[in-house]
Amino acid sequence: MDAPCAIVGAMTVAVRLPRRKKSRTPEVAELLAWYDRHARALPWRARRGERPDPYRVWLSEIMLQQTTVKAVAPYYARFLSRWPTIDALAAASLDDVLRAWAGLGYYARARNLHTCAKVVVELHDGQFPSDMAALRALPGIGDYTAAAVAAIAFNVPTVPVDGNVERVVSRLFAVEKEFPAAKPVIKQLAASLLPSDRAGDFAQALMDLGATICSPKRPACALCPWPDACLANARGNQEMFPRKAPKREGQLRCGAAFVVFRSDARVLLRRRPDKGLLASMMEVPGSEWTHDFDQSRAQRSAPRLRAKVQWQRLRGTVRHVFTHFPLELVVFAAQVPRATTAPKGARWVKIDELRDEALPNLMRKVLAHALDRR
DNA sequence: CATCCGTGGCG
DNA sequence: TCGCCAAGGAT
Repeated sequence: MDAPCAIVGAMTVAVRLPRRKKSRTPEVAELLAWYDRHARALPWRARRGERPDPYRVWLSEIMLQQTTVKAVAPYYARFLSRWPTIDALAAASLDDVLRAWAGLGYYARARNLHTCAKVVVELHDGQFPSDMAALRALPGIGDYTAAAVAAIAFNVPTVPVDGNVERVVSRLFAVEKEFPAAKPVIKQLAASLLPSDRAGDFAQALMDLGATICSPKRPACALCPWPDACLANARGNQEMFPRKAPKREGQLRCGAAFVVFRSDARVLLRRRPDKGLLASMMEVPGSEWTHDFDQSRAQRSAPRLRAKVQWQRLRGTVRHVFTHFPLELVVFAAQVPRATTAPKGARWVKIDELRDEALPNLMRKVLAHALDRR
């Protein structure tokens, strides 16, 4: 079989055409073998041979939606410690859950999490269903999470397609179609890889591959278990995938925030509406956030207080970036006497106890800004 | 299908 | 500094 090239000797090396890596069908066994060696040890993962706890799988999946492993880890530990079972979580108050979630973002997840726990307890006797359709019907569970829980917790043969899997698959098959139009194609391609067993390991292997090797930038293809199967790798244009249309950035919005200090070391807080941005979370009083905010009229939106209030405009601003727009707030501060009562819908909170409140990070920035300049 | 919904880290 | 984007879901 060897080519007869004894005559030329060293010349052969120089003359021989560069060996072209032939793209071939990805072998799932190679990925699973890689996973057996390199699986990340994550707090919510069952140890080898142990049955995964559907509650833990679900809790971690909700937290991990659009959120990094590092950010989730401490929250997951606190939640699991405080509410070790779905019954415990279902019995908690929504406000306790929101306070425990504060800082993690996407607060609708926390409310859906709480609702979902109660539904599972009431409708499913406290046991997560393994059926995809039943999972999909639960609040906060979409296509991805339903498939992830089914596969990881129950080994149901399905492939959850998240951002990692989309990236891996789009490179593997060099999917030229742009997002989000490419999503159905990628789902189909991902499903075509599904092995006949180890659905949970396969799902997590794909995600680990995407998270640690097949990264968005500078993927470590030399360490990939599928180097030859990957079309993008063969072409050397890995970073061209997945192809995404450029998204336009949101327009700057501005507004004012009002921090009222009462002389007994408390500040005035109120709860936001239960829908929309930062829903149900706490905030300091403030103006609307608009594109044409007029700073000279900012104090019109200050909270109405019995006491005569001298507002002081604090120097500097608080900047924050939401998913779809950047925000810049000017901050006003005032001191009021101990006897001052809170306006309707607001309450006084001890400065020392602010950390226990359901305050999104934006509001923590505002409070820190005011406390620094007190 | 498009938009809304947080936050932190990283190149 | 800044844009990108991370285990998406709801509307």
